[in-house]
Amino acid sequence: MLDINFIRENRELVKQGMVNKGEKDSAAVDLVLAKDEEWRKTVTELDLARAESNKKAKMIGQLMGQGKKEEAQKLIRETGDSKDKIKQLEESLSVLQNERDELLYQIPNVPDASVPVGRSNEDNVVYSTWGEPVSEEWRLPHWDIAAEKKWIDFDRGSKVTGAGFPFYVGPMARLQRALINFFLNEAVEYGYTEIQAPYFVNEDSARGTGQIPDKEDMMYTVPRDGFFAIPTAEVPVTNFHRDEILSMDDLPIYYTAYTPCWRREAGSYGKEVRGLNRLHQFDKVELVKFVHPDSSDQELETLREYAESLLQKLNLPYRTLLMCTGDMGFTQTKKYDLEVWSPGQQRWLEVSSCSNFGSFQARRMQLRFRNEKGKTEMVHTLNGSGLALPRVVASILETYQTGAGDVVIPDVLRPYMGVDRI
RNA sequence: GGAGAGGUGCCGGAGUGGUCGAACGGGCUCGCCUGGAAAGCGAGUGUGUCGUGAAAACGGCACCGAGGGUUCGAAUCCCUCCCUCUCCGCCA
Repeated sequence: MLDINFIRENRELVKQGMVNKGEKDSAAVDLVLAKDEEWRKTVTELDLARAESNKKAKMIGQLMGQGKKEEAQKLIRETGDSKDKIKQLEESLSVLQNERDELLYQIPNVPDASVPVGRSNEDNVVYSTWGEPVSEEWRLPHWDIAAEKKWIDFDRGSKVTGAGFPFYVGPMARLQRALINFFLNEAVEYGYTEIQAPYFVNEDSARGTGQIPDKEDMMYTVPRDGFFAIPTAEVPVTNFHRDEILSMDDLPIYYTAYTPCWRREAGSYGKEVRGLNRLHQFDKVELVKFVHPDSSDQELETLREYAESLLQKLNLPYRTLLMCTGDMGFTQTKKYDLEVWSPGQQRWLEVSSCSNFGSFQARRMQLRFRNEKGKTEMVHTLNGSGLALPRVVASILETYQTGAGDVVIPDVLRPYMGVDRI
């Protein structure tokens, strides 16, 4: 969430950002400020009432100590009114606070000035492209290759769990493992600290990174225990430092984590979900950064460059999109998507999303650091995929297939696969 | 899952209804001392929020695992939940 003081001082900027992000209207901004005004008034009133009641209680204590029971009794009798008043004020304050926070949660992060204004994915800017997308007629989509070789078993996945939960068999299981190891090793070599995270999180964590209340429906739940299956490692890893005050020397902190990810993906259909294009369970290596506010812009660029370097090493053509305001999401200030070329489908597939959240997540999480002046300040958080597996697998199968039906293993994966073709 | 013991500041550890934001010790910071250091001595050392202020700062309120409750008054009493430790059970 945004800082209410920031909203107060930048009312128009926040409103404009909201409109640019495609919200129906920006009324929440005015409403939240009005509500906050009321809230602060009530806080002052309540604090005054409490101060008075504290004073009386202290006095009673003193009188009791001195054995002046009668005088104490007299004072006690006087406290009834202020007690009621305090109770009333507390109740209205808690109502006001809830209303204010609910509004505050509806206000998205303000897009960075460098983000193109636009409505939908059609307004995203192609930031760069790498490699030559191949497009020969004979190339099969990955689901045909996988079916032919019995590498991916969607039907048995449906039987055992449901649609979107495939089995990977033989060389394909090995390829998954190879990619995970490759991605983790690269990240660690770059300077990320490898971390193994829980696959379920509690409600506070889901709120901390913004899945709640915005994107609750995307997650699988474990109601009996109040857990959420993680939709991305971003959730547990970013919450790792929730409610902490870091030292400035700690920053920047880089983490990488491999986890499965679970997403309900309600409402998906057709070619969008064919094969490995969109699954309910998939594997991903995630990158998370905690940085000083002054450097988050630069950190986003190096994050993107790092993610791009993985596709370059795999020798997979890709393009990088700078997402426009309307397509970038609620919590981000700026976001790049990396899309790998799928020659069997003749389309681009998103394999990484690199985002800067500014202090938006940190504020929800109360994640701070002690700055140059010794004061606490919100850190900036960023994350990106490095990378998500299924579409990379799809692109590898389609890009590296030979006319003879085999698939050549990319050079960098051979040490992990033990063979040079499958 | 069952039985028991606990959760207090950066750490250890007091505090079982009143003047406790919290003794004492350690750590850390600053100062004195020193050629320099150690030891010693002195001072300081939480977070959030509201208000005043340009700021430094000052004042109020809240916070002793979380949330409720009792009371004029709660770290201290009661209830619920979470977590940690010990033993038993179960288990990869």
